[in-house]
Amino acid sequence: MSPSRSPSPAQVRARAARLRRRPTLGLEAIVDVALEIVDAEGVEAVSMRRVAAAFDSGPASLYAYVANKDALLGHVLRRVIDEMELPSGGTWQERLRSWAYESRAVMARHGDVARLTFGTVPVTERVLDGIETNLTAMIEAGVPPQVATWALDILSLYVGADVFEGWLMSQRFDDGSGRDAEEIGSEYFEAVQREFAALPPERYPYLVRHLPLMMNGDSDARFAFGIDMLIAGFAAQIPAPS
Amino acid sequence: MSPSRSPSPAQVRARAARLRRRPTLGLEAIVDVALEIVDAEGVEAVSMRRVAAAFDSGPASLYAYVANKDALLGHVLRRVIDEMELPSGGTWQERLRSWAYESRAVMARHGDVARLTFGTVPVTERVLDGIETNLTAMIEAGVPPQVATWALDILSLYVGADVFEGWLMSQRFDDGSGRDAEEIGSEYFEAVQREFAALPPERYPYLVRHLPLMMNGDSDARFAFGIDMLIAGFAAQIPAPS
DNA sequence: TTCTACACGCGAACAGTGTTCGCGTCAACT
DNA sequence: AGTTGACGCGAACACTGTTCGCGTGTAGAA
Repeated sequence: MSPSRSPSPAQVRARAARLRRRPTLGLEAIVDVALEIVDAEGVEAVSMRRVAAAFDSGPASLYAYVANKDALLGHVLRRVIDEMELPSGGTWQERLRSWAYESRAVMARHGDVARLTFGTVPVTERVLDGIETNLTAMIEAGVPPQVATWALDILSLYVGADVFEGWLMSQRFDDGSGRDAEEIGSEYFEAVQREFAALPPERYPYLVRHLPLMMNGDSDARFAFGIDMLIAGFAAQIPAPS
Repeated sequence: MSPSRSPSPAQVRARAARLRRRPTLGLEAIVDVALEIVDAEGVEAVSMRRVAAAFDSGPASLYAYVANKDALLGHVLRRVIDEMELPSGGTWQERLRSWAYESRAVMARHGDVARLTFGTVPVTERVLDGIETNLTAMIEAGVPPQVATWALDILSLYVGADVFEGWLMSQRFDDGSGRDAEEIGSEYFEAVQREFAALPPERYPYLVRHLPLMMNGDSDARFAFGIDMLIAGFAAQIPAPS
């Protein structure tokens, strides 16, 4: 065979070099790269080309390990979920609460992975264990099973939505320039505040009066409050002991 | 001016015909088309080319009326929001509840518009009125203002997340073939049920025992339950009269 | 009636996207 | 030494959002 016509000698050399450098393309390595991109720029920034580029390769290479982009993102979500530590001990309320906090903290570390939790959550062992612990704690404390299962559903939904919304907010305060996100944030809040303050107070008395409360940016407190509301609601469903 | 070189006579005729047919491209007409696509296939199916095609035109034409795709989708969301009817009268609980139900019903009519409510909600008059009515009812009933504002935030988040998730679920049951969505749905549930039933009961006793409850597909009941939990939680925040 | 402005419409192009096909190459086994 | 098979991936297809700048049709001025 002649010294290669289509692939130039330079290409051949580059190929050999790359094969030595990278630890041979594989599912875990691919997910690593995708997760790095999600952490830094979010789910929408992940593209097959970009992930493949980390291996000095083209997008086609990935399809040997991953069915399609959705499947890749599914693996990313699985990876993140398996970072969560499960609660144990304590009352069912404490267990539910720390489970919610832990989920939120872990997801918040990884950009907008939370967006992927809508619709389907991969059923890993960790997920099953999480469900089982919480179900156990609740049912043994007298929470009706139907309430307990709904409770887990609703809490997950709320946690995911909160983290996702938080990420979207934070994005809005970064896109501007190189300035501090905090600074841009408060500037934005002031602008909105002015706009709302210009509303006719006779038509929107409560809204105008309690404006500062609405602009209160403490998202941690709001999240905690929401969780407490739900847990209180669940607790009220325990039938009185006869 | 020779008889047109680049544009062929056919093109010229087509152009004239189209100008007569469509009521001259405009923001409202564009939003109409986009909303139709969202209703039928979802937000992701909206593309500038496809919207423009409804006017027998190219994507560039839209940018005279809309800054970009996000802005277009923002207008779509505004349109949907302004379909909602506001509650009045009744206790604050009733008002909150019917507001949540109405929001859910309206958004559920329009594919996955709910997805657009994350991050930013357009501040229309209707939105302001909705906030004001609910704030009024709650605060006058003794709910602390901070609780009242958070309550509205959290309820909106929950409603949006629920509708969005519901749409994603429904999508999963349509994509298969031409069969009834209901049928595919129950088939899917049975498959999942079998998978879960195969779990070791000694490790997942509660999960396995209460499986039917988890698979319970009645999403309306679950939504109602969630709303009730939150409202009950809010109510518990009313300080005892001294 | 003729000419001139000007707003509006949009064709073409750019740089990206997910996914598939099928060719090449290399490693290990016979 | 020869063959086989797995793996990698270049190139192409059909799409995407967005911008530039060139017509064109209409309305007003002369």
